[in-house]
Amino acid sequence: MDKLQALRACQLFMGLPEENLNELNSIAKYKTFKRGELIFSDGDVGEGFYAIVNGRVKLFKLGPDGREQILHFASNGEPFGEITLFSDVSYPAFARAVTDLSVLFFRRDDFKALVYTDPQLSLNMIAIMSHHLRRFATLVEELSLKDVPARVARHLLNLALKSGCEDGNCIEIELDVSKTELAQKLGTISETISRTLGKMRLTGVIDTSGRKVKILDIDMLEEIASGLKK
Amino acid sequence: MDKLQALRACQLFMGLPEENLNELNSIAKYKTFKRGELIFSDGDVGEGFYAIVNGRVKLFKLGPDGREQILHFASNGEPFGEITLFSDVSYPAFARAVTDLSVLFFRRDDFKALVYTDPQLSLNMIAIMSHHLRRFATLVEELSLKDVPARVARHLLNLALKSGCEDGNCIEIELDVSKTELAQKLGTISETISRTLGKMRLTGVIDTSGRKVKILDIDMLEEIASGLKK
DNA sequence: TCTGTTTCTTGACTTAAGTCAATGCCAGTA
DNA sequence: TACTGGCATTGACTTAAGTCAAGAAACAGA
Repeated sequence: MDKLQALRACQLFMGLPEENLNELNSIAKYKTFKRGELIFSDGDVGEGFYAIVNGRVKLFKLGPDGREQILHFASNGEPFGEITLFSDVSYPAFARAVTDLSVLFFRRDDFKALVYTDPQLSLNMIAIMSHHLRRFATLVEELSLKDVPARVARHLLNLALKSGCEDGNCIEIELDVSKTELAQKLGTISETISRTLGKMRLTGVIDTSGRKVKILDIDMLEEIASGLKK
Repeated sequence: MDKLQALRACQLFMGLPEENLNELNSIAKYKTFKRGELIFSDGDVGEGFYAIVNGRVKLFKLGPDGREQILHFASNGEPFGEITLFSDVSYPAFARAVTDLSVLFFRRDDFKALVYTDPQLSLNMIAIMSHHLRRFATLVEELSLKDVPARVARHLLNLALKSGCEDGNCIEIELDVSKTELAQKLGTISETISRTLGKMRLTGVIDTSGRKVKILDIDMLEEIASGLKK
């Protein structure tokens, strides 16, 4: 396991001078988690933050009834828990490894010392946080102002944009997570996702088989996503 | 109007060296808006960001049906629209002056040049963004996982903590916004707020008159907020 | 390939919260 | 003082989406 190489693969450490990478290398602790393992809990006092070497982490909130709302799936190269560095010290959500996972861990004080001296590092941090803020603002908008069909439609359109594969005049996509997890991302439950996709299939907007979705009528999907049509 | 003095009152510019404050002073443009005026719209390409000298700004999302979800009320000394600096260039929400308003405006390029050279400034920016991230994570949690009574109860408890005034064994608070705006903050509508407060009054948890709320049974309120009781 | 778990789908039912509409209540101002 | 317009309250009704339950399908481990 080459920590230095892993460091280079993180957006957070992009463009840093070699000496600072070495410095980071010396303070980073390599850790692994098993699939399903809880990494930290909402409200836990954090010792530091993590950067993913390999695997996927689910960041989520837990409701009083046990329902989960997924805030983010973090994957290779992404940091998580970095918010403990600068405001408060408690983690703002739960984090669970959804695959076998290897990470680099940085103790808060070790890392902060470095941020104070490396302007590029703070700028990278700002860029990452900006990104999260934007996603959160969108998530709030969807949860509060859009109905489930609109959220599902928007998700499909996003996937199509990111990894859709044209096939004639329709677009093939593959869901990146289970239906249950999709529901937890979109603030609903799996039954409702089933029904929503079912209705879309019935009206000829999409076709589905397993995790594959074929978008047949992208204009209609766009209308559903924007809340004009249902 | 002393711009330099206004700059000193912003968290964002706390602890900056005098010369950088002067630099900021020279790039800041003083602007005013009338109560009710729209400052920017969701998706607008932004030229820069604002810091409030005096007044209050509502940052919000708009649903397809015209419903509003308030993301944040920004007030004296707070920056807003700063996200356009680092990710993308479009504003992520609408901004409207809710009082007569005076602000300092910073053009993106002018300001960014300064961020690159002043580490304290980036750290301040990170602190502010961390704060927003944390609030957003909580907002997502409430919208997705808590019912309206729980959200209202939590809001009352927060107010009590921030500006509550003990009176015997009950706590007096004053709502900081109209019921309609409160509804828009909590992701619901004013009728539902009315009914929720009404029921709390009926069960003896609170007493209300106008914008004043008296918390009579804080333990019960805490239970409602955590979703254990309804 | 079998088998047991987990995930998905579908149906019937319930419920929280939104819509619509009528009315009351102030606050500002003319 | 009366009038106006915005805000708040209340009631009757509707509806989107959650709950519960049963069965089907998919997947992973042996």
